[in-house]
Amino acid sequence: MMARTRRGMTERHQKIMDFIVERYEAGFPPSIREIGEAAGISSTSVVTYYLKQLTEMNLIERDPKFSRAVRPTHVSNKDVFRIPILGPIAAGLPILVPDAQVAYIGDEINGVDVARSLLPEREKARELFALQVQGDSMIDAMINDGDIVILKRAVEARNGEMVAIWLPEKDETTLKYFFKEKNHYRLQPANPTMSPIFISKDAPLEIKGKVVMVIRKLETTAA
Amino acid sequence: MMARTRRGMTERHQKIMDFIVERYEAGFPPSIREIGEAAGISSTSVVTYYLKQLTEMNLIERDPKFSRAVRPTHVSNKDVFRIPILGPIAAGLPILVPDAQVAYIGDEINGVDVARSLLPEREKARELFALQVQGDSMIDAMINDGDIVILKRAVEARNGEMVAIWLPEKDETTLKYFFKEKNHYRLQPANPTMSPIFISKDAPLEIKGKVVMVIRKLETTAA
DNA sequence: CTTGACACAGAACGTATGTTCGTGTATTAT
DNA sequence: ATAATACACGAACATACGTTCTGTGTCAAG
Repeated sequence: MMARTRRGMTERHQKIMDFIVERYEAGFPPSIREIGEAAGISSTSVVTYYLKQLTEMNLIERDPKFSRAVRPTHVSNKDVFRIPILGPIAAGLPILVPDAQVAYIGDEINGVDVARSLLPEREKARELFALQVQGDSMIDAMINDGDIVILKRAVEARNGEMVAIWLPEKDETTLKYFFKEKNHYRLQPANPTMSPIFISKDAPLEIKGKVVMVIRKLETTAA
Repeated sequence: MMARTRRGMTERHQKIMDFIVERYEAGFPPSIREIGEAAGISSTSVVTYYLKQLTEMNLIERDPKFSRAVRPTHVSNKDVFRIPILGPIAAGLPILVPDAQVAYIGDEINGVDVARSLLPEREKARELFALQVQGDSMIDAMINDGDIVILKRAVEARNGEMVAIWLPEKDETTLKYFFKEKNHYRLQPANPTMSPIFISKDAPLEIKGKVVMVIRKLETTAA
């Protein structure tokens, strides 16, 4: 029956959290009994027990004045993903990639909101991060100074995907379409007027992520 | 006490709708009694009475299985703007600009959802439209085949803004940074390695809109 | 004047909902 | 061994909630 190791998230905590998030994002927060049913708990008191813990862990908020008044603290507004901007990206800089499991409770310092409908499938929020392009070094990827690049954590890629690559031999970060060919990797610039570069399969090459989206915001003075 | 003119919205309908929208967007739909209190109605049966009408008017949806299960039908998801994609944009094509007041109720045939936080200020949804880039003719604007360009209706621009311009003499649509200088307009490509073009102030030049945002979606195969 | 649709109030009823309390059982610490 | 702790169940209870039924006043049509 697995005791809780000490202040950790058990499977039940997780199940309850997931259900609350799902229902909250759907617009209708659940009742105690609905949570119990979803998590396979027969007694409402056990749900209350877990809800109290989740509240203390600061993962949910409740309002005792209303029924069904429970919501995840991290406010992942239903239709929008807030993707954290982890730092700059430039040819001369290595890429900051988050560790496997960054706490998703983490206070979002800086982020972009992206409509979920724009994201492929049901991406895990955990897998996505954003970098802001610094300088003109990405112009061969048709990416401008100030653009925001949204990436998905990945260490390998399939042919035709645009990836962020760190080339240790050149001390260089680059964004290119990736193709694995007979004896080499072909890294193709997005700009069709530019030529690909070829990297030997023996040479070091670190894929840091797949490019999912590029967002460019232009300034317009108030009309 | 003002009779209902016949299938219209009275002040009470409006108050109730507003309250439901407010609460739904806040994440906690209201109970019958809460609606009553907000609308100054003393009897729950009267609230039910109005809720039934609003349901028939197709303004709200209810689920009798759950309490507080009421939501506005029109789902004006507060965090997201749906911007209609009106058609393609390419160097050889004129731009389709919507007339001053296109009905925003219009069934959204095709559109992009954009988080409101990404848009400058509180843009009027009416003023924005999107075009999808066709072909490689916009590469000097660092814009790719398939990119989505979000524009704001405009017929003039200030220096430094990126605008969509129709050049009648060349039969050409172009996206350039706009600068009005002594004797000419300077149209500067976004790509810093490319040279500006100059247009005489006497030559015809139609500004069709200001570029507000560019969105590039990349395909990634399922992990 | 009567009729009926409309807008509203109040009460009653059954179920939903959240809280609390008593109990039991492993596991861990002393 | 004993006590404390974490986890779980079920019952009981007061209140919240949605539905339904009865009644009242207004207004326009007949």
